[in-house]
Amino acid sequence: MLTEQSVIIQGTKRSQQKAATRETILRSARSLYAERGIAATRSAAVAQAAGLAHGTLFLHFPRQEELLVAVIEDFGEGLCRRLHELSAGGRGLRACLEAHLAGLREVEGFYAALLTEAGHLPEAARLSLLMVQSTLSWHIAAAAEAGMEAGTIRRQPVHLLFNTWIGLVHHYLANRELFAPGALVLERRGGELVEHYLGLVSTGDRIEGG
Amino acid sequence: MLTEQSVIIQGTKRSQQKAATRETILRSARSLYAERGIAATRSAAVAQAAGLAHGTLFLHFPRQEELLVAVIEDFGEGLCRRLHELSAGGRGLRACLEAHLAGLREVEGFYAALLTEAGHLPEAARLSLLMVQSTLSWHIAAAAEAGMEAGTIRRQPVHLLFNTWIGLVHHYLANRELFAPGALVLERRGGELVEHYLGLVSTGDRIEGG
Amino acid sequence: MLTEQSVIIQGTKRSQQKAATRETILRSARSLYAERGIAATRSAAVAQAAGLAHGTLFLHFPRQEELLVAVIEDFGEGLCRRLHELSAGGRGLRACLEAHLAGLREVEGFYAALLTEAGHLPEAARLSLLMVQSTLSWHIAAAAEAGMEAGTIRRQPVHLLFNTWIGLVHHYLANRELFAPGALVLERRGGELVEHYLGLVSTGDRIEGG
Amino acid sequence: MLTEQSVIIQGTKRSQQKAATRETILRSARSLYAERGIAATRSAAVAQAAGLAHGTLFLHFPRQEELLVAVIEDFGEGLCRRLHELSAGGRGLRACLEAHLAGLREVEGFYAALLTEAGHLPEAARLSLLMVQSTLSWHIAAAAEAGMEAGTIRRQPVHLLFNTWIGLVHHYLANRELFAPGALVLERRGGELVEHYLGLVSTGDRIEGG
DNA sequence: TATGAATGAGGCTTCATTCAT
DNA sequence: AATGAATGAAGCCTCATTCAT
Repeated sequence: MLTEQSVIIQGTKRSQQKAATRETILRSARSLYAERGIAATRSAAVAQAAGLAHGTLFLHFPRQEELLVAVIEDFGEGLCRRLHELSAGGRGLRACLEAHLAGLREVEGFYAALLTEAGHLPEAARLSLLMVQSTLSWHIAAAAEAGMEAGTIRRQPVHLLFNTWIGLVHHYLANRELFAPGALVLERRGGELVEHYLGLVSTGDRIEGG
Repeated sequence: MLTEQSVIIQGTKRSQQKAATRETILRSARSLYAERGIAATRSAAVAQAAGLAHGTLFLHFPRQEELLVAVIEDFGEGLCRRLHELSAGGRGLRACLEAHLAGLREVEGFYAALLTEAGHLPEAARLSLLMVQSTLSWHIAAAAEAGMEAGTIRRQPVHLLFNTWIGLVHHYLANRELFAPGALVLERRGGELVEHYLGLVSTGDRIEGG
Repeated sequence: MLTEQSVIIQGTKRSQQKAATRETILRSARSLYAERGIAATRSAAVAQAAGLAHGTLFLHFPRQEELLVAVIEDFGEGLCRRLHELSAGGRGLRACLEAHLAGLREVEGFYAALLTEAGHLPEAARLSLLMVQSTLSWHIAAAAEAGMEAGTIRRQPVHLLFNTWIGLVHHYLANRELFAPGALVLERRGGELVEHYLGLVSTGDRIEGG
Repeated sequence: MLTEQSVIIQGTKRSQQKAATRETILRSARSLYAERGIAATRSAAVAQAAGLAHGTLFLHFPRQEELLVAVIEDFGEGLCRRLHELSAGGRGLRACLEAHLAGLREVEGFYAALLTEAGHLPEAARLSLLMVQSTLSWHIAAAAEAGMEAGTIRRQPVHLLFNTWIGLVHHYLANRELFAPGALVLERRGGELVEHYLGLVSTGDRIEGG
């Protein structure tokens, strides 16, 4: 006979189990997206990678697109939170850029896939990317404006400053096989990118510490 | 009865005809790739756009990939030649950048499609992009080094200088719906990009003319 | 610790509970069958309508067909009983027809679904329909023969008499959206059908009262 | 070398071939619909019955529904034409009824399936049935009114007269396994139905010849 | 060479049924 | 007895490629 408590516990176990399966699916999908590209990833492959029956996928994500959106949102939220955390301490532009690279480093593969395919993906995918970039943009803008006040950053339109950095990073991500064959490009080239970029946007005055 | 000569002539006619059909197919394919994306373009749509039977396509390009490669190579060669032509006159960095944008402007749609999808396309696609970038790189490097000699361009590693520019341009191309909705982004934003970039890489000295 | 008595009580409670659940399922299923058609009704929808977990259904009806058969038999028995009750009082043909329509009126939706889909349903479905029609047939035959004796009904083979009535009623049921859009067709058209049918089978002599 | 004429001939051959395949599909589908019911017929079964690859079906009928509609329209047109032809000669009600049965006899199986499932079929299916019934209705109404003028048919609303006949015939079709096991019910019972129905609607005066 | 009908492997999705809790 | 997550067979449809004409 089930006591109320046991019902609750059992209910909890069930939801936990379901949530765990959902996580497994998300992880498998993200990994396959990173590996083979988003559009080229078959739902059957995701199921197999997750160790589930094909049909089980559709219990959790009735349409393939919903899975993609869930992966992206999951990823976007995580990345934004990470960016906030990482940027929280540092006040300088350098700290921001390094936080950005640190945040991306952990999800390099998937982020690169997203970047590359966003154009042909559902609205939600693009919105999620935009959200990430807005978050980043906010931190960079603040740091850059402070730098301009302080005289360490050359005065210039902030959006161009931002797009130059984003473009540079994305270019390296999109061509990561070229810039760091068989390795993580941000690991290998990140320092170089930060230095170069700071060199470009700084005044000669080396006052800044971040 | 066919004389030897008529065979030759007919053969020639045939080759001409075949070459013409091939061109038609390439043009149609490129246009569709630009419009809908490469992966999303169906062979049947290409045939229809070219005014040919579906099967005829496979007479000229037995595998879909061969068509794609042909389009890309054709495009790459054309663009490189154009970049050479456009860069020939101007010696300064500004001239190089403007030549780059001018060259891209004519093929913006397809180039953007190539950029965004290259990661999941056959080797040839990436090679072709590389070839284009090498060509450009050669011109930019020359101009940049001259500028550094002359003291108008700040001293810095040329490959980073180059990748910064490429990254900036590609970022705008990849997000052209965002930066110039319903319009050609290089037309609308090109000038701004050149000015900003030159501002970044220049010394304060405004000696240069290009 | 369970005493023997408590086991019995609990066992009884359980059976009661089980029977109650079974009733709930039957009611929900019948309602959905009537609403959307039998073949188009999903087992999951029945469970949801009954406020039960999907799996619980299969505890009571291991195969979907068993549920269907149970619904049909339940329905058939109920309808036959009702027809008997309704016919009990009236002795004339008119009373029979009106009792028939009255009996059907209460279950119009499901009866129409059964009619339209019986051909592709298990044997039991057809048998159940037959049973209903036999019941009706018995009453009508009795009334008709009495009418023929009395000279109010034209002499003719009883089975044809009966099938003409059944065919007429079923035709209106099968096309109830056409004959009474958004309403109950027997409510709207029943009177007309009875009058017309009686007109057809009667002699001119208007002696009868029912 | 293809002359213009040969092209035309070849073109003709091709269209003939395509039309022939289409016919094969329609025939196979109609036969399976009649045999197993419309909703229960799988596209793969139709393809197999037609001796074609599964995919070929979708070349001719991109959606399953389009195949169904084509079968129904094909059938409806044929039946209406047949009704017109058959009714053309005879002027009496008897001739009309017999023409109706004759027309149906050839397509009994499919017509019965259509009747039974029309309620859950796409709009087009119901429209097609309506069209057939309208055609029939027109002929019957004309004959019935003439009969009423002539005093051979009892005066009564024509739509009820018509629906009584339709209901009777449909009832026999829907239960053809019951009324004529393993045989064509209209063949076996048609005469009886006509006589009975005429008996019901006629005045006693046996003047009429049709 | 050109045509376009035919092919069939492969993808997504549904849903009755099972099973661990 | 009840739950609901998981299963997997089966259905529909797409599209690159082949082939007879």
